[in-house]
Amino acid sequence: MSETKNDLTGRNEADEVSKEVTDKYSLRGRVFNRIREDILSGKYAENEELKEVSIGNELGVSRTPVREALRQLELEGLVNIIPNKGAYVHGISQKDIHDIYVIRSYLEGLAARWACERITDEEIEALEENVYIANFHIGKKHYETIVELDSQFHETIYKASGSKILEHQLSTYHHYVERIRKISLGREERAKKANEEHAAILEAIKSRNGDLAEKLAHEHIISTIANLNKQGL
Amino acid sequence: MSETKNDLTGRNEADEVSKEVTDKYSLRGRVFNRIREDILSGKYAENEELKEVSIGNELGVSRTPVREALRQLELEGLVNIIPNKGAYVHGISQKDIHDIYVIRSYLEGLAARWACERITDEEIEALEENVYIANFHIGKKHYETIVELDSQFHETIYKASGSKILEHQLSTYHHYVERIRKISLGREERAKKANEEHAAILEAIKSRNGDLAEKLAHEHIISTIANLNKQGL
DNA sequence: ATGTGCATTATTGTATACAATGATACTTGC
DNA sequence: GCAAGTATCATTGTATACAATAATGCACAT
Repeated sequence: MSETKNDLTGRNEADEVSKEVTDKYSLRGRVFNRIREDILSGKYAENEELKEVSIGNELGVSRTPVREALRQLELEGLVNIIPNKGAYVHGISQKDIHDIYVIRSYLEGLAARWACERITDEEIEALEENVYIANFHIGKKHYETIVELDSQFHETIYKASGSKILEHQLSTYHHYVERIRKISLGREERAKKANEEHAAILEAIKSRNGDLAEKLAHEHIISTIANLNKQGL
Repeated sequence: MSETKNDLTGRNEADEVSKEVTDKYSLRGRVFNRIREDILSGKYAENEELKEVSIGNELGVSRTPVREALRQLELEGLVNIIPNKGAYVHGISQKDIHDIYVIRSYLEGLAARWACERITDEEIEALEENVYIANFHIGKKHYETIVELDSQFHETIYKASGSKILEHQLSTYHHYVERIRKISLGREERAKKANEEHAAILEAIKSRNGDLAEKLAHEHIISTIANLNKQGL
């Protein structure tokens, strides 16, 4: 059956974004990323059974890396494993995405607050550069780059928060909604507004105003939610 | 070398609390819980290397379940895996615990807010019973039970929030700080105050006052942090 | 004495083999 | 015909075998 396979022996599309925990250059890591993307992108149907051998064949690897990947995905909540029975897709629903945004609105606020106390000069410069360059690409409608810069802006703040725990959690959520973010930032109007909000957050952080930074970062996500609703998501 | 082993063939101590994602009755699940407890309880030193065969021998299982468990722990952030090199303990520091409490203070607030909208009558009853019974056991100084009831109270609210995502996250954090919670609730004064706060949160939820419920739940955790500081943690 | 190169060992990465469990379908008795 | 029991198959769970990589230590040259 498994003919039109995409072999994972080389280093292919799974390489893109993902500044992830899981390494990309082991079979397991690549299988993990691959299945995750496939679940997040909706390639698998909800509750679809993920059989170890099938996926293994499809990806040209044995059961072992697939098993390990599935076990990890279980922990991420993207896969539901029933012992001795099988692994089932447990994708994220519209409601889940909405929940994630609301949760993020709080945690991004906290990250910005903490960043006020612990951010380094280099990180501030990185953020300034980010906002400046993003402004350029928004004018040019380079949407791929805009999304990437948006990611970097947020990730930098996560790091600047000085909390491994918070950084890890926000990164995970950020990646969960990546598909949505691409759509959201695909509108010039939203991209522009988002960047202005970034600039405001940055100013608050630079002036070490924790209350304001938290409020602005929180509202930045709320504003994103509003935009998504407007786009019917 | 591995003589004083504790075999995982039977169902032993790993059974206790953990309403976890990972199932408890597969070798992998038990190995996972076991290593996790050992890391959280500080049995392993920070950065200690976790060798698959050693752990396997110690627990009387082969490398396979150990590997899978380690991969999952990596995702939970308790283990740091360097490809082709090894798995290293990445326990949670005092600061991590503090961070978790602050993060929880926000998310518990959100959970309480959402619970106002979605809680069922059965869940309300469960909470009422919980507060009532806890009051009894606090009088009797049954600290084991008190901790268990505290867990149940919070878990019930997580469920009542109606958000799988939030529930999952809060459960994980809740478990992370279990050791600390045991210490905290070990003081009658704190146990009593905590239960009063639970009662207040419950009342707010019953009256469907989202703002108040969020505020109280938030302050409940802040109050816990204050107590921990008082205990020098 | 010290540093480089190679052989050896230890350890992880992957694949496969075997065991156990659950699903399916067929047979048999009524 | 139909239900219960059973045999067969599919699939997961665990163990082991083999491959690849990194660590270690020793020999040898300088």
